[in-house]
Amino acid sequence: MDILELADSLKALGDPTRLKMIALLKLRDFCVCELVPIFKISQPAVSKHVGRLKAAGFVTETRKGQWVIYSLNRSRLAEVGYGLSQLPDLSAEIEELGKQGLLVTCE
Amino acid sequence: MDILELADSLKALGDPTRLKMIALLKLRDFCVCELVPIFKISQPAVSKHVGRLKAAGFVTETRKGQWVIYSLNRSRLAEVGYGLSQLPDLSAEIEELGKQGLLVTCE
DNA sequence: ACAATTCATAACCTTATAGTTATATTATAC
DNA sequence: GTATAATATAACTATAAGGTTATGAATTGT
Repeated sequence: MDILELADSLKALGDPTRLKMIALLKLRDFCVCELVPIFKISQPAVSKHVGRLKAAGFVTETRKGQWVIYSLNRSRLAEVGYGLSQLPDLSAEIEELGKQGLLVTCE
Repeated sequence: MDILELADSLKALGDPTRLKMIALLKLRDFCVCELVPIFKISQPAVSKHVGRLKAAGFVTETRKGQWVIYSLNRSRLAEVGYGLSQLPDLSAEIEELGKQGLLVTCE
């Protein structure tokens, strides 16, 4: 995973409300109307948060009648954890900058 | 690690510039004046980013003469990775909300 | 003492974010 | 078809975030 995508994923997780949603979804699936009283924010606010988690691939939604059920995508979560532990090796990029004389050395 | 602290840590990592700084610091230490030409942003902007990484515990700084050298705190990075893989179990909190009748069930 | 260098802080601007209320959309029930 | 319920979208507001330039503080060297 490249740095841009990883940063975007981490930003999606880097909000207390959304991170708690992820923790909840580890227990079981939730619909929006269940999340509203838990977080004590408006229903549109909940929708926006789960929407962002969905856009980042952390949750999937399935409609069940009038409800929309959100489920955790555990593999995506694991993938981000792995990505964080295996950040890209930037040696080549640094070396390239050095060759172009764009690298300052402070000594 | 509780959710608030973890969310804050992830937010610190959830920016392309800062995440790339972390990746660079895996290779070796860097001073601010080395980072400026790499990121092509102003020196104060670099200072703010490393300051934020330091506040979140991901880097340490040591003054070397007129330079300030930043080093990666690898254990802190590992700690956040672990925290993400072991999110708090919210079963008790959910149960408590249920007892208080604050839990909606959609069925 | 003074000039030069590195870095941090302050003040400011622009955009993104997280919340709100109001409204539209989708599905169920009568 | 109409009413009700759940969700999403739109429009708006306040605050946070990331950038800039200008300036202050710390260190080195003459």
